[in-house]
Amino acid sequence: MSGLVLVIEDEVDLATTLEYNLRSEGFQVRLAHSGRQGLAAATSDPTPDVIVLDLMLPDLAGTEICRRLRETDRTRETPVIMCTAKGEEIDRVVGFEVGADDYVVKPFSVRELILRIRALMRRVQRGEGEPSLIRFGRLKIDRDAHRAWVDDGEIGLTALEFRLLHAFLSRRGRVQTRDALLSDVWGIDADVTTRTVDTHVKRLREKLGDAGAYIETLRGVGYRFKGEPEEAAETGT
Amino acid sequence: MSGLVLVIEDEVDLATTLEYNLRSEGFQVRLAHSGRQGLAAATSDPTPDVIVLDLMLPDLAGTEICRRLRETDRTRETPVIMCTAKGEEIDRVVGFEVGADDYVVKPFSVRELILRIRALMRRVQRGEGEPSLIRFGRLKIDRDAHRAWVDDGEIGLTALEFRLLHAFLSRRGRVQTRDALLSDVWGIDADVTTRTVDTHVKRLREKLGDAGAYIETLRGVGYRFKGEPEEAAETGT
DNA sequence: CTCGAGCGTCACGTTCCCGTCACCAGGACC
DNA sequence: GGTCCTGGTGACGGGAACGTGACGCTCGAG
Repeated sequence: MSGLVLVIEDEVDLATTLEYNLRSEGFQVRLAHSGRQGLAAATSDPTPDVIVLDLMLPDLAGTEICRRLRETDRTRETPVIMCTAKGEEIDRVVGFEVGADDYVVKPFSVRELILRIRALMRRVQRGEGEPSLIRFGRLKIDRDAHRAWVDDGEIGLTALEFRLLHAFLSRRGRVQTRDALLSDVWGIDADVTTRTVDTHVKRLREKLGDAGAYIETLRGVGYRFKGEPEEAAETGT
Repeated sequence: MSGLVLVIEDEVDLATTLEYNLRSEGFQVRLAHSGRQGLAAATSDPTPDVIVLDLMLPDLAGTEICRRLRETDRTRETPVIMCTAKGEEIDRVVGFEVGADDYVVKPFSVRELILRIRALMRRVQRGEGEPSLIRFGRLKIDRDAHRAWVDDGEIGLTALEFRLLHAFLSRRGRVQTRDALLSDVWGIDADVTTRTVDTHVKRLREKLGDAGAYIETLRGVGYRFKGEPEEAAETGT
């Protein structure tokens, strides 16, 4: 759920502050201190999910950067939030003349910026993207609706169990260490024992019933969700 | 989908911005910088399809303009979107008393405004006199009149409650986090705690009576309006 | 000026989810 | 077969999340 935010801002202090705050909100952050740097950073892997762009930069105007981002295939759809000083041609910035999706006026509150970043990310996630339905053998989950079924019977999962199942499903066939699961499902700053994973895997298996066999235990390594649905039936018998 | 949008807005910069952005979205645009101008522009040929109206104008209040538009045959059915400053008597603006069809809170994002304009145009194109009713099980709401019924009995909803219900209905079956609801219903810079959502969900449920059960709570995730009216009686899809 | 509607916030109670612990089962390796 | 060690399992306490009632504030109506 956490996304990558590119901050293009030449005032180092402000950039650092933003970096810190965004990270503590669970975002990944990439910094650029000039326009050219920013353009490069916008097109390097992985493509940022949102770009925060200062209007006043030493080398290139923010408006110019924004136009170029819109002319590049990779960044055409990437939401841009423009930071402007007060009373600065705000009106022309937002919208399609330049192509920024939103703006904040300096001095802005970090909280507000984060709200707007979140809103933009939600919109992108909603609009495009993979179908929210994931099917796998007898399993089916719907991310938008936050529901899960086994053999067309719905099972009630808690928020954590749902995230865990989703983590398994999206990495099926590959081993996941407990640490990896912890950082994926619980978050970076999880102050939680690795044994907690065991407990929740158990609970998940219980609720999945027979389909719980999709989750394999690899002693000394971690867990793995089966790569192919048939494997469960064949090995089971 | 093209259409003619009349923008009544005294801040020239903002008006120009809107004009530019609307044009680049394929709309035709007519500008008016005062209330009287606006009234004249609303009744000249061709009649606008949508009117964007600032609440604060130098000569006439936006509410007054809206009333007069509603008293004039030519513009009685024309959808009006009101632009209000934050915390400004939103309540009376929408609904019978003034008769605006929708509103945005300044500073609004142009994208949001365009989305709302499109929504209104779709509604008009669907058929002139036909009320835009959304039915769902025992529920029925009329977006034009901002009225709602349960089992053919009307329930009095406030502007906020109606927006909340509408947000639920238009995204039925999908989870909505409190943050998402806040930015959709309250506006993006609402300085409001997420618990406020809880309170209004409670009030909405109360007024809906039995039908309040359509709104499900997903602990740790958010709220979800039922996807199918009869889901209570189980039976998988 | 008074009143009430509408809305945001707070405090309290309850539910139930989650993290941890202790105990046990069953491989792995010798 | 014995021992160590990893992981399964059941139980339990704490606390987060939510529902709910009450209160105060603002603003317009009368």
